[in-house]
Amino acid sequence: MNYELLADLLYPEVTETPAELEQTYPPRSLPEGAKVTRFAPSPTGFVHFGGLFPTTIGERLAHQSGGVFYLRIEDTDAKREVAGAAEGLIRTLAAYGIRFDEGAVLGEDGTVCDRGAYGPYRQSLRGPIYRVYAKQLVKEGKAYPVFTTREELEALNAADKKAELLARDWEQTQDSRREEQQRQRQFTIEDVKAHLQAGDPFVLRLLADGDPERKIPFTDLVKGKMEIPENDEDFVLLKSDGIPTYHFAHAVDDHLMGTTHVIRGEEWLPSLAKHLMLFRYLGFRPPKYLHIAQLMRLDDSGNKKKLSKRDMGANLDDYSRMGYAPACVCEYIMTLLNSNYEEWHMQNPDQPYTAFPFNIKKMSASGCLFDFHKLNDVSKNVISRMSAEEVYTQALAWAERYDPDLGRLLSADPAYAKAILSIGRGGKKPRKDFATWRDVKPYLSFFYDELFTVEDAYDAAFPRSDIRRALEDFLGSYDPADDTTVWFDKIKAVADRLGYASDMKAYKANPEAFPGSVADVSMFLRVAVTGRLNSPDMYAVMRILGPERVRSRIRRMIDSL
RNA sequence: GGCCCCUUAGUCAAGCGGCUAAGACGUCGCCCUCUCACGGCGAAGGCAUGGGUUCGAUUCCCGUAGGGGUCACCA
Repeated sequence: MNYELLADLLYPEVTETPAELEQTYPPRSLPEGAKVTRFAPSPTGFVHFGGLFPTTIGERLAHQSGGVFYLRIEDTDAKREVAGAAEGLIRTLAAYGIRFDEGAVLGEDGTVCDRGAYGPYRQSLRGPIYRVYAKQLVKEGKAYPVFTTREELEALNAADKKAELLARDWEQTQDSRREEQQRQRQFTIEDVKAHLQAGDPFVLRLLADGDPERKIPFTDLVKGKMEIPENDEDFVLLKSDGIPTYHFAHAVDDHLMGTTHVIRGEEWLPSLAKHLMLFRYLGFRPPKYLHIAQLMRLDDSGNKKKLSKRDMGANLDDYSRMGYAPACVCEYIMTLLNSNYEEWHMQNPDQPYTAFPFNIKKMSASGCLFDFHKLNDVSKNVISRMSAEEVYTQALAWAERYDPDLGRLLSADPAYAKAILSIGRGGKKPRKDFATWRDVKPYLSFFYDELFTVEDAYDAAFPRSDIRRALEDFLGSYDPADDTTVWFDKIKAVADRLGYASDMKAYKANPEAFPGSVADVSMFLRVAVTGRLNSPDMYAVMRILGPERVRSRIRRMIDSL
């Protein structure tokens, strides 16, 4: 077989050689040990929550080492591509504070364009580049064309599907596949010419020289040492539309773009032998790999399952909708990625997570289950450390998008809203009321007359007359100018006059001796003023509500009793 | 079904041949306290299993089981 001739027949338009092409993409000049990583999503929808793992790892590794982190769009499957997905992807990532040094970016007109010297960063734009290497492989007898009609192909796939259902036929299917492969390898230049003449489409397949009986030793940076069987499958390099498969694009792009570390899900492990083979055929030095375990969820029967697209919580945008601040989600991810992160963070509470020395060695080889409890806890901690100003800004931004009514209330009187959000904030033991911005509304609704309702009822054990007397008594002595001590002394006095215990210690020592305590008197007030049995500190609440609201709410309660 | 990966409490996990097997979340109890929240203290709960190797295995090796992934002109 004259491979030179075959190559020219298949790709007459390709005149450039790989060597010439390489000159266009010189090695990056980076400091010693700098890592080059990328996030390479396919624009088929939203950003998957699980996608945040490799993204965060890649970003950390690159930026911690003085390297480069870039975004590459893997739009090689026109059938699955969703219009506008790439743009959405970039926006979501930006909202999560993921900073790319180069790659696909959003232009001023809102469409995707490239920034950086190693592009194009969209695979659909790299056709000529892939063809240069494809032609080279053909020249070297390492790849060959297969002319197959669409119908033949579908028949083949149908057989596969059946074999999957009836696993016992699998071996047979494999045998016929190998026979088919052998048959396809047999062709003449004349065959090719005839097909080309007829305008038949073809795919380019790699001529695999592997033997699955032999194992390749391989070291993954997360999984450690392993052995993988060699590849013997003549897998497709270029599809009949001339666009590369993931495998081929991965090898060419990551080589040309100088990727040093490839971080991807462990679902790629089975095809690793293909990639290693490709790098060898092309004379490329393979990158280092980190195959990370999938994020799991629990299915109905209690088994772990891969968190898939349809599952609740799979779409990163869902978290914004649920009111989770990106910073909280990022912190949660960090706790999962590096188990010593929390410890570090407790010692460095004021440092951003980017100051944490992220370490590959601390990563777990096994997959973890998503846990909302933990996310909420991390989230409460993050928000409790924010200033009232920051909480206000973020809560307002969320409300304006997802709860316009709340948004209007918050923006109507910023000072009032911030005063509410300041209760119990700051200091060593801040309140932790919010895990999400959605929690804000129920927390502060009673501060707004528009939202105020009496939600909780008094315990029937207390005579209405006692409650009435206590409320009236309080109104009689209430002075908004009182400081917290005087204010509380007055409540104690109300309790005394009612025959309730004003000293909690005495009351607890002998609860039978009193009809109630100052705690109950406070509760009478609390329900009247906030409409609830529970609320933040009543003194602070009354200060913020102001004497007008306080008095009118108490009077209204008295009238209703 | 073949191949590959994984396996310490409900969850996330330290551990890397000798420990009463850390810690965090969750759960429960107590304390603090005008309620809630915060905070403090405490409790329950774990090395999947069978063989080796070794004076000694959670830790090393082999098998078994369980879980996950993959087997496209999808990524």
